[in-house]
Amino acid sequence: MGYPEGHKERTRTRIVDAARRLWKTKGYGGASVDKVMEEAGLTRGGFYAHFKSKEDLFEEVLLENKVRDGLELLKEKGITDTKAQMNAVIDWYLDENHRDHPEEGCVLTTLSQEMSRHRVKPRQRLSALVTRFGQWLGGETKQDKGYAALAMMVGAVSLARAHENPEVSAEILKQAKKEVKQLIGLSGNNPTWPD
Amino acid sequence: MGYPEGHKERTRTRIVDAARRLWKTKGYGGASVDKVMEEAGLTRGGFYAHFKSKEDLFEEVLLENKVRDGLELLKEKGITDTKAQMNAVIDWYLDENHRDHPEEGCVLTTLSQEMSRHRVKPRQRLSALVTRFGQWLGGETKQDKGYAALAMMVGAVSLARAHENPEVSAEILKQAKKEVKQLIGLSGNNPTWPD
DNA sequence: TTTTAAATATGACAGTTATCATATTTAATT
DNA sequence: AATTAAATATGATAACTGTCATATTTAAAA
Repeated sequence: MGYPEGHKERTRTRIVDAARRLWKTKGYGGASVDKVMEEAGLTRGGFYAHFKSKEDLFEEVLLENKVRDGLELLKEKGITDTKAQMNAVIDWYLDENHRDHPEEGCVLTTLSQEMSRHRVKPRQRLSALVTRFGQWLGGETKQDKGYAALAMMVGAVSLARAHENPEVSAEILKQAKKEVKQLIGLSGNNPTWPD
Repeated sequence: MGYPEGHKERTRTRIVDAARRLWKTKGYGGASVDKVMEEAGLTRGGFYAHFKSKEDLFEEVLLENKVRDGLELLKEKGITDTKAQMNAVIDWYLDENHRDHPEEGCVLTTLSQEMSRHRVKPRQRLSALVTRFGQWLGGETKQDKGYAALAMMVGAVSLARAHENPEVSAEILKQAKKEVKQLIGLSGNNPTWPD
């Protein structure tokens, strides 16, 4: 009775996706509940029928794991070699397209610096992403370099976004891509990231 | 007549220092003009006698260059060897004390991710810091690794601050310290950062 | 001690924020 | 077509924001 089956579920998903896009671009404080709802094509009224608070929605936003999702696509394309997968992930991560489109990018590059100011729950979500990503990157070498590699990737995208000079910005990404691959023991094969 | 010679200058400096401490800890949006003035021991009234706007003060805050200042101290202590200086800077940067005290730390670790959302002037200030720091780090190797090294340093401190697990946090710093030194061609000598 | 201009404080503004109570809309069921 | 409970919209609140006009305080100069 009332709205069709699964309507609320779909609406909820739309809100989460809208918040993700906005907050990955403008930061958590950069988009209010009103703006998130507008981005989702709704008004502020319904928000609290879906979430207990703004911070509650933030927690859910941080469940996204772009690398996990990307790996699924790579496997479907038949790319099962771990080194090839890493190469693809790094090529995607340290690319100018990723730099220029934070709304579709990794949460670590936009939100990690403000996480220390957030509540426990959201921090736990982001910490889980860091741990899994870092361990995956370091898994091959067995030399404890995964977090160092991840740090270089996150730092490079952050600095490349911040820098006003396009040439320096590109240079930052270029250096990082080369050195990260070197670090975790990859040579020069270049499979493509799936779309 | 009125207040003593140089009073306003000193007050202005106090405001800039207060803003720096707060914004390096809570981000630019995390502390209002009121809070900045309170941190400086004043009230909001006098603010606009010192600065045209909040963003104007932000620009001035970003003039700080911890590495330049630190190098001055190192030189005074007679440490003139570039490799020794780099070792000292890296040891200070990737330390748990730096991680735990952003208010006294490098602006890149707290503010770089939000710079793309700011006006041109503040971005130029931060860009200048990135360029100089990166070039200095890469200057020795002549192999274009300076930005990669800086990216790892900034990323590592950001992720170490974000992570809820103290052991993982420490591991991130440890790995990065080792790999950054490796990257720019430093062995294991450890001079100390001056206070 | 009085005067005075410079420096800071008080009070107020319009706009935004997270949140919620209440009203309205929706379409499956009757 | 009428009913109805679920889903969304409207309107409002108190707190906070950047900014500024006006009032008050300061201590050097008279």
